[in-house]
Amino acid sequence: MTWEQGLGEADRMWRTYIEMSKHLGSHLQQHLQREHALSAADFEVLVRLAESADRRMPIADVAAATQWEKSRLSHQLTRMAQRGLVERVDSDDRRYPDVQLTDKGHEAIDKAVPEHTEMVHALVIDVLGPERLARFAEACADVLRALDAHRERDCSL
Amino acid sequence: MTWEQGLGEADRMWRTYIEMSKHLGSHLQQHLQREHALSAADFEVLVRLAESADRRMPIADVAAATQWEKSRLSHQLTRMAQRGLVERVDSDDRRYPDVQLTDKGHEAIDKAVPEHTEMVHALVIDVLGPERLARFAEACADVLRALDAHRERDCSL
DNA sequence: GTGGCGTGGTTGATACATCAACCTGAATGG
DNA sequence: CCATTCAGGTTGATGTATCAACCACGCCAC
Repeated sequence: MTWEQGLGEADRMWRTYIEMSKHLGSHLQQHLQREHALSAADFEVLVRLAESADRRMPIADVAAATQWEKSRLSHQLTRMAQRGLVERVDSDDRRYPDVQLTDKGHEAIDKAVPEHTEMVHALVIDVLGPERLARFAEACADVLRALDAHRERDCSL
Repeated sequence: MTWEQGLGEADRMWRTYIEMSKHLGSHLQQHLQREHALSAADFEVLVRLAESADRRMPIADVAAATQWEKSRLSHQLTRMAQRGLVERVDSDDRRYPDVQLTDKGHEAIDKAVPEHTEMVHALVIDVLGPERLARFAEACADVLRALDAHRERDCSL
């Protein structure tokens, strides 16, 4: 058992990130759930649909936008349809139905987004200020690139 | 529908963070699952137990260390016990059993931790370098403080 | 046309997260 | 002593995530 003795500066900083990430995520999630009865998953789907032209898009497009597996999205849409937030509608190609945002869904997301945005500003953007936020985002982007490179290596094996 | 038109610099940076956070998390998680057949939840519990004196601690201590709800931990321990990673053992107070790391559990975490640590270094710590990592962690700490302040306000209402 | 493809979608099974309801047994006070 | 209390644990129900297996329809070859 040697690994946990060597918890250096860097590892403590890593743990700080993990803590922040978990707490921030669950805080935002709980707010959505309590105030708007929306899960994070609901929110993601609704945002994409609300951003689309006529509040309707092919399921595959939602999958691409959210980067979710088709199965996950299908289950999620089923639950959201049960609650009347969206509905599946046929498109010209019968294999690939579209998802349509219902009025109820539109109302929900229209109420939730401003508060969510406000909270993100209060908790992160305003806290860091423009300079530090920019450096923070750069760091995130670099990590993302490292991840992609890593993923590429794994796939090409 | 006005909110999504105002996606400024700051909001794009926020989305960068969200992306990074999601991808990094799922990458680490998938590695644990594929290579070591451990979920992130398993990993967290096992790490705490392995760090403890005789690989055994009161359930409440695990709950405190992980900051999980008692119910979540109880379910998790049940599943881990079924797989032989841990076992519940009676303590002097019959109300509050301890959790004991099994040999199998110890072996699993001892194999998983080094690789996990290595990956964190490769993907984050080495990518940013000491300077940027320090500033990154400071930013995380500041957000954490803002979160705590926010939480306090909410509770004291 | 008719019979394989292949892609995108659905379904089922299992693991995980969260909430509420409940149980248990030590401690306390009468 | 016995009854009450109550913190810590368990259980059940529901929602969510992931994997594997399956289905369905348009496409293409023949």
